[in-house]
Amino acid sequence: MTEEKRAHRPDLVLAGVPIWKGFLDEAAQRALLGEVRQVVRAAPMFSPRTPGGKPLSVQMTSAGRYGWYSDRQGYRYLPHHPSGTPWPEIPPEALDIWRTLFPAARAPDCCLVNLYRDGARMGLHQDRDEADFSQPVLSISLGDAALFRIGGPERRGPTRSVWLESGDVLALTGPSRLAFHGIDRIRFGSSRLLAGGGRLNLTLRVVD
DNA sequence: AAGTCTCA
DNA sequence: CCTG
Repeated sequence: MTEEKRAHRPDLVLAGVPIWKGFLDEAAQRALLGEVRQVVRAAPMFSPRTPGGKPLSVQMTSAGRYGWYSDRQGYRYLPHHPSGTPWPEIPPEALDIWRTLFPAARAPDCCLVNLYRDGARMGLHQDRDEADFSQPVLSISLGDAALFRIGGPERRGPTRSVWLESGDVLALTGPSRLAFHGIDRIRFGSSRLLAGGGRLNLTLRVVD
């Protein structure tokens, strides 16, 4: 982690979303990546489907008390990996970032891990499967750059875009907690953090 | 329903 | 080709 005072002043606020560019230096990124590999070892990535049966282009897994899941039954949080094994612990390096940026928030009980390989995207959506919208959602980017799009609390409405790079952190918090957001494009191979390319995104949140 | 396609 |  870089200097603590940076943590309290985002480098950029886009549509109410605070963004800390380069919050994690390369050493911190590698340390966190090592912890994420442990998570994936214990809870392998899977490919969720929309309730309509269409596969998402991202692969995902989770850590913590809950993990996000979707299939024809709908979007929800599960207390176990779909294989039945428990979700592993939330990476301590990610918890540190949460505590630094949101010392007054409740402890996160889920760390969703999304893997974007070449061509993966995430359509505009809200994070609204949690019980308490007063708690932030914290996003950490690792690996290839991604074009992030952020709008307002309603699906129709203007959006802004920003490239997120490895080590960047942002938060959906306060008035932007229910903002529609998504990933339009991955600049595949733009980072050498992940062997073979791709982007990992960690999102910490309070589920219940 | 977090997808995907089309068009201007 | 890119953006919305």
